[in-house]
Amino acid sequence: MARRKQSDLGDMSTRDRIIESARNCFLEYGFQAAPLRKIAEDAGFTSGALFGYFDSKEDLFYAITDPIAETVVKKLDEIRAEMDAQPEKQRLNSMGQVYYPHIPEIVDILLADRDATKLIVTGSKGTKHEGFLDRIADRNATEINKAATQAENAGSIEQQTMDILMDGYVSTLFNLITSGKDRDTIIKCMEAIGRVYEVGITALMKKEK
Amino acid sequence: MARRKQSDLGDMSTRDRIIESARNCFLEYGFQAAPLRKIAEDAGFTSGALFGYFDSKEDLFYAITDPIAETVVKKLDEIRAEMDAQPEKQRLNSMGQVYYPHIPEIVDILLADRDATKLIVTGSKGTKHEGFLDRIADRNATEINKAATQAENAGSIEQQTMDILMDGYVSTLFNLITSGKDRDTIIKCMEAIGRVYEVGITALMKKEK
Amino acid sequence: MARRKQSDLGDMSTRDRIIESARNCFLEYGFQAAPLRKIAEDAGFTSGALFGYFDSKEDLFYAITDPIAETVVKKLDEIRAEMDAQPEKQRLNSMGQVYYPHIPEIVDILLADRDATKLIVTGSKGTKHEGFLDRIADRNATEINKAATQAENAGSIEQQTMDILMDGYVSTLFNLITSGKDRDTIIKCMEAIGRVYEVGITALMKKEK
Amino acid sequence: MARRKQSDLGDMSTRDRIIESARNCFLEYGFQAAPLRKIAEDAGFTSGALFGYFDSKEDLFYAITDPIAETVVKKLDEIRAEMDAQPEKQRLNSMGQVYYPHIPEIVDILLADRDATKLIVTGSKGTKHEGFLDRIADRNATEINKAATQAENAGSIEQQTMDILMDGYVSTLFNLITSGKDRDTIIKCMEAIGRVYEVGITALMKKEK
DNA sequence: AATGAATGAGACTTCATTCAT
DNA sequence: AATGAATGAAGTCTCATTCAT
Repeated sequence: MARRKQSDLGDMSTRDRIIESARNCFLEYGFQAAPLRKIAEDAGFTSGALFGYFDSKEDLFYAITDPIAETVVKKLDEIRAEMDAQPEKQRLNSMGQVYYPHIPEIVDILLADRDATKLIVTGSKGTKHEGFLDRIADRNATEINKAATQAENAGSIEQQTMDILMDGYVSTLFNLITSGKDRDTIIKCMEAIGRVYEVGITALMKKEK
Repeated sequence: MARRKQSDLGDMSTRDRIIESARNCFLEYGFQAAPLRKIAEDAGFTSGALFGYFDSKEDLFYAITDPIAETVVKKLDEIRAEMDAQPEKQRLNSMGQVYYPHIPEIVDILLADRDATKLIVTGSKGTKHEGFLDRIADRNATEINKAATQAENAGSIEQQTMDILMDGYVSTLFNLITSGKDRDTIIKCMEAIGRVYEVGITALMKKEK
Repeated sequence: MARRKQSDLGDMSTRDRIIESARNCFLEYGFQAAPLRKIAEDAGFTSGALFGYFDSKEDLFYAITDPIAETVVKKLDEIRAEMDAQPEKQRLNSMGQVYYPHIPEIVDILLADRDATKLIVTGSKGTKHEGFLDRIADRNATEINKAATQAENAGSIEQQTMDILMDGYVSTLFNLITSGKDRDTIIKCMEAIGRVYEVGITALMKKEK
Repeated sequence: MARRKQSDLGDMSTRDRIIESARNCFLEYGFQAAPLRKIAEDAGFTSGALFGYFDSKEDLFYAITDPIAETVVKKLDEIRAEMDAQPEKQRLNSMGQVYYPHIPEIVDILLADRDATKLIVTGSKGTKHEGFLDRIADRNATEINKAATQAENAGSIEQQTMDILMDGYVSTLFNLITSGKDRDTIIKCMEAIGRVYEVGITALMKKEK
């Protein structure tokens, strides 16, 4: 029953048509290079019309991206809180176990607007979302490093390696979202990768001892 | 003996000074948003001067990025050729074994100009290098899929999963390069991740049987 | 019993509310820079509503300013007529005597809508009222010059000086109106200044002989 | 030998031609309503050309007006300092005597660029010079009021009247400048008016006693 | 080899005004 | 009577690019 194709703008509200057009233009050109006039014209209006609905080009961009960005940040904060609730000494080791089960939730958040996700990751230069993934990665790294200093067997696996693995994990996640694969595939892939990581990391740790 | 700092433009040729300045500006603003005038001024010239050395802004960008882009593409082609030389039936399984040993070479290629690599991955919107990583990923996926259709035991591990794992691997590689870590750390991380992947994938395959 | 404050728009007619809001906006921004939308919104309507009552922004401006402008012009014409009724030879000398007694009337006209007066003087750039004071001054100057050529003792006081004195007088008058002082103070000031002028001019004339 | 008429832009530098054109446009339309494009075109260029010489429309406006504005403010500060050097008790009465002799200097400052003066007074809405005359008047009023509170015979003439007289004096001065009369006439008028004021005020004071 | 002047297209944004409802 | 949507012209400003010197 998915009745509406991407280019079928006929029966949408003006605001929605603008957003739909903006989504496509931002995806194609990125925030900075997407001309407002093209956004307006593709939506079937003149550029002045946009300003009846959005205060600025940036505002329009955020109308698309903020819902996803804010929701995912909130979810990550919750996960971090859950990690912090773990006993300090085992926190480092248990991070993966805490993290992985939340992956489907994160996937669902990002899939709720795949284009928005792609925009945040790929087309946000010149907006407040620029460097979004880097900030997430930084926070993860900080969390991991903090846990590592409090861990019993800190260093049994190189902290940097752990760091990179987590980054790679998150990065792969976003790649998957923007790659266009469907939800089930993404979840399955993430789980498989999760297993690969767990087995691999465990093996790595034993070897280090 | 690395005598020259990044900001020491005094004794470089005009062309090199322009390239050096462009490198920094492109990194800071991205290709589209970097003003030619700023590039010129930071190099100690006026913007007109650039056009004595480069036909256009794009040309200047490619002067920085093409060497890396072309070299890495060539290397990947070689690796692919090596894979194609494997017997069809085992090709799928052996891809990892073929791939991993070349990682240090790829690292060295990318590290030869870390900024250029970063530009290709991060700041190339609006140029022919836009989507560089995606194209590499696509080619990898095609190669894997081709191998899978010819494999004896295709599906012993989900083709898609393999695909994503390879993607994640490449992606992590580029992340590492642009993260600023030094060569030894990068190599070590890649090897560790390689081991994680191998152990994990092997375990996954046994489980599937 | 002045029951209504400036911001109490509740029980006014739509037209009056628009005019009231326009008055404030024109005062704050000037005619050109005052946005019609702000005028409308401050009045509690949308901008389209204005055009049910006024043909254009300019029309709205004139709805506020024309009553004052026209009344004062008419009054000045009457005064001029009264001057012209004086015998030619003494007309120059008697101009002041004719003029001064009318000042309170002029004051009352201008004070009937102090904001409108201010708008005409200060915020009318881009309208037909631009240069209103200059035009009045020009007419005064013409009148004086005409009288001077017919006067017995023309030049007993420099014609230009007389001209400027009259101008200064009018100018001071408008300054007083727009300065916010109350009617009594304004009248008193004008009378005082009138006496200063009379005494001063008389002295000047004696000296010239 | 004044060889150049206002419209003879042929042999001027680009910057000067832009300034000359801007002067005329600002005079005709005021700062806000003067279109940069017209300024540029009247000067014989495209609008982009202006930005090689001025950072913004405002900057261009100030290039014309600041020299006059700053010089006159400085001069008035000097005069105020001279007044402050008077013994407190006679300061109020001596203000006129201190002020009048400086009038020719002020006239010369303003006549150095009559158009700029006109712009500051008449066309500066939307710039930092908006309300220039009001600020000067305020400062004068403050000075007078201060002197009045310290005077021996404060109130022998109504403070407000004195205030208005001074304002009228300054106002007349600027009117004269912008009226187009020549220097000698202006000086002569100001002196005559000065005498009128002195005689008139003295008479007023005697009468009050 | 390099400058500095200038262009011309195009960027975002504002706003008076119209009109169907 | 009033709205709300939309227009279209115009606004300031940026920038890659050209070219005479």
